[in-house]
Amino acid sequence: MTNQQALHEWTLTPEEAVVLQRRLAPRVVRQGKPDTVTCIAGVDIGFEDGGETTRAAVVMLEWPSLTLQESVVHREPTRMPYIPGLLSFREIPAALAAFARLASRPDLVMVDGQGIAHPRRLGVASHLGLWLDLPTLGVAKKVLCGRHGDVPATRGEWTPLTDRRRAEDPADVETDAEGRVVIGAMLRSRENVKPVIVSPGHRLDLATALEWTNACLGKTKLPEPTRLADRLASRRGRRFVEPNGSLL
DNA sequence: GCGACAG
DNA sequence: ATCTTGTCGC
Repeated sequence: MTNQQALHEWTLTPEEAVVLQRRLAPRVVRQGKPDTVTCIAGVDIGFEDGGETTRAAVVMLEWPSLTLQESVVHREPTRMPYIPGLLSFREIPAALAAFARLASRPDLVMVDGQGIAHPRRLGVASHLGLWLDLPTLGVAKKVLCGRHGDVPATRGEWTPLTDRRRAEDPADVETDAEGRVVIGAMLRSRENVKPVIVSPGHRLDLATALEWTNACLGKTKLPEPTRLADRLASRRGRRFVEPNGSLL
């Protein structure tokens, strides 16, 4: 099955998906910060059966204890192939289904993937935030687009990820000294380990996204919300401990 | 035209 | 993302 055919099954052609992203991107709010944070959610998607099945996981952590309050795993047939730049169309349907099963709503959502650090400023984190109407931020392990200089070696420090493209909405765009658009940050979440890419998803700015990511860092590279969602989404989450003490 | 390319 | 064991390092 070609990418073209798969997208048709989702009622969208690649071209239409791009048009939709261009239309939605201007709605993304890249400023502000969530208020009274009591619960932070982590989201990630995994696959089974060689990709036939999509597995979405959402974990709810209490702030500031970072204690697991609730978790949901949702499975459904995979309908879309992975196409760089169109990841959200492949993962969001399952993510939304998982969110629909949550007992409560989080105040902030951390997504495994890019926020506005995307060719059209609408990575999966931004897209999901727009859909859920919640503050979101993206924590990715690899760069999709943009450039950056050397990353500081000290945990918690970062260097900007920039892109020269024109701004969809010049009004709320952050730029560096050279006037290039700042779309995210290469954050050293752990010393001697490759940095993670943090970017605003929706309803918060880069500084706030970095603050919360740093605040959720434990002993590993990935912040707790994303790390736990990762374990639940991928089948290696065998050692995942539920709030009630049971295993998954 | 030739790479690059989240998960 | 996923297929996969042991192994090097803090």
